[in-house]
Amino acid sequence: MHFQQLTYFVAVAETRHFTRAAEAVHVSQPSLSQQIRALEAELGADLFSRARGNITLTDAGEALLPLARRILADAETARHEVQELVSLRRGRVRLGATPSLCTGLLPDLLRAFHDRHPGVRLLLEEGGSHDLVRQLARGALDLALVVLPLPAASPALTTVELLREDLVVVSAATEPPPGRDGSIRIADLEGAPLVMFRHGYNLRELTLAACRAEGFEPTFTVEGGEMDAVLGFVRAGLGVAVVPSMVAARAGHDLRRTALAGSGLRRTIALAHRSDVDPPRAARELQRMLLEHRPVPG
Amino acid sequence: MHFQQLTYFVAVAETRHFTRAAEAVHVSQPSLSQQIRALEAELGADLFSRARGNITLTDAGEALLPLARRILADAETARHEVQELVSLRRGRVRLGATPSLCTGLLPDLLRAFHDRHPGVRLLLEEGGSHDLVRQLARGALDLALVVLPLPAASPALTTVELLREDLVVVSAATEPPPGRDGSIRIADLEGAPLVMFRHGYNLRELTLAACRAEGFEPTFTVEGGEMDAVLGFVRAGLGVAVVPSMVAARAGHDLRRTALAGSGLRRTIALAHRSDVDPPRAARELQRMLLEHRPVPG
DNA sequence: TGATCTCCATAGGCAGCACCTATCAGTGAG
DNA sequence: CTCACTGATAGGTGCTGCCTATGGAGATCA
Repeated sequence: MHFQQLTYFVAVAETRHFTRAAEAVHVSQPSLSQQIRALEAELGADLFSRARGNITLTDAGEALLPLARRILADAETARHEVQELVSLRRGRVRLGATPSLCTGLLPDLLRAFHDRHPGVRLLLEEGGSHDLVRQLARGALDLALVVLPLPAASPALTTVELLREDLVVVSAATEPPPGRDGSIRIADLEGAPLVMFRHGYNLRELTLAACRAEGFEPTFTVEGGEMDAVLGFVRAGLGVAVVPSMVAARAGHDLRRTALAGSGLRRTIALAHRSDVDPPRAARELQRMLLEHRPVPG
Repeated sequence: MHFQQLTYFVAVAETRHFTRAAEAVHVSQPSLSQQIRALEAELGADLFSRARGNITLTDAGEALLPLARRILADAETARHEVQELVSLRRGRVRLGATPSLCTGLLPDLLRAFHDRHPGVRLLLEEGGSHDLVRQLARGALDLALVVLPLPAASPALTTVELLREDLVVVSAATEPPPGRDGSIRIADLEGAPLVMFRHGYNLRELTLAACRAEGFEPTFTVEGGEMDAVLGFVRAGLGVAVVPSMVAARAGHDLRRTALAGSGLRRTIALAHRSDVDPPRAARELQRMLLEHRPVPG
């Protein structure tokens, strides 16, 4: 049984005429006759009674017709469905990102993506880099925005470096500015009241490591919050915090932003996906847009 | 898109393995790979991500899989349905017959047919020969048992003579026997009280024509009934009636049967169907059984 | 690290078949 | 009777699906 044969069969059933059916399906009449014969032979029953000028379906033909129509419709649907995925009129991207990236980088990007491909669903998984890497490996995510270096031994993940972001110190605008001359050194943080993120934040590890490299343990007034909470505590004058510059830029005028002097402190943000399978079409498109619109790199 | 390709696709989706899928569908692995490639090319999207030892469906593959399964299932159903019709495990016979044949010939035949092909529905249309011929021509009947000669100019009907049946006179067992020496002539019916069928019965025309050929008009005590009613009136002693011998034989012991002397009166029963289309398989089978089990012809 | 295995892709050859054009055969109308 | 119409048949051709043989890229293990 071939799709062609079913197409021809339906055409004859609808026109009740071999020659006109052949024209309708753009094939010569002998070819169509032959294929109908072949289908009849395979099924072991005549499908049409070929009365001169009065072609009618036999009972076997009557039984076949609705199924043939449905099969052809399903095939058409299949083509259409796949086409919609390919053309990004439909689809899904499962994107993971660390909390700081969710507030900093993503909103504009996802907005732009959604405007361009409104039919594609965006599923965002907010989590620590460790979790995200595991989810990627399990196939639960298509793409993740992570902070390098990756925590775990990455199981066959490909990472594309996206941008290097300076970390800055934020403090309440109502408090005297920390440091000197509008800039601050890591060493100046010794003894300073710090508002620190919860365990699991990559920023926490990064800041701690920097302080320890300078030979001191930082002092925390409050610790344990998420990004928004930390900024709130800083606004309230509880202390200063080390945050990505992109986050600081969005934090509003009641927060002062002080650059870290010298080599400063940076973090590298990368896009990760499994190496062994290509991400779906929609995820590749998101990746492409991310790389294209990437904020000033370096 | 070919059924083969969908079969291969489903096999790979189920085994997650090209080589094993190829074994499952009894084809060489390169052929299977090639067909999957062809399908992917036609649809314009990869269906599998071919990670070493970890074949998975892409989103396009996921979209296609349920449709592919349904298409294959429908194709299987189509084969099965047609096969059931062919093997007479299912089907339909639309059979027409005159009322006298419905009571005389059909019950045993239909019983035998149903016993042999219990899945075939029997649709019986009881009517006059004229109606039956029209229904046949319209395609509303597959087969009809009619009395020859056919009334209307038969529009391309094929008739197969089935049997010639004597007509006999039935009378109430409680009444004195008509005629002489256990037989009766048509002429003896002159002035005799006759119970006559309604208009449209072929038997009515036959009997009337026979009487007129003898030069008299028969006398009716009651007229207008169907077969059962006529026999009932005869039983009640209202008169005698001319009926087919087959009907008379089944009428019970309270009815006397008297043969018509001389050339007698006969009618020819035939099986009719359209000449331009073959009847459905089930109808042909019924026709075959009818000819095979036909009661003593002639 | 190199040998081996596994597994999918590629290459080349063959055969089947779907398609074509040309023609035949049966039917109905003028 | 002749012609037009319609479906079936015949013969030839090119596409393609199948095969076997082989390549090449991970895994696995000594």
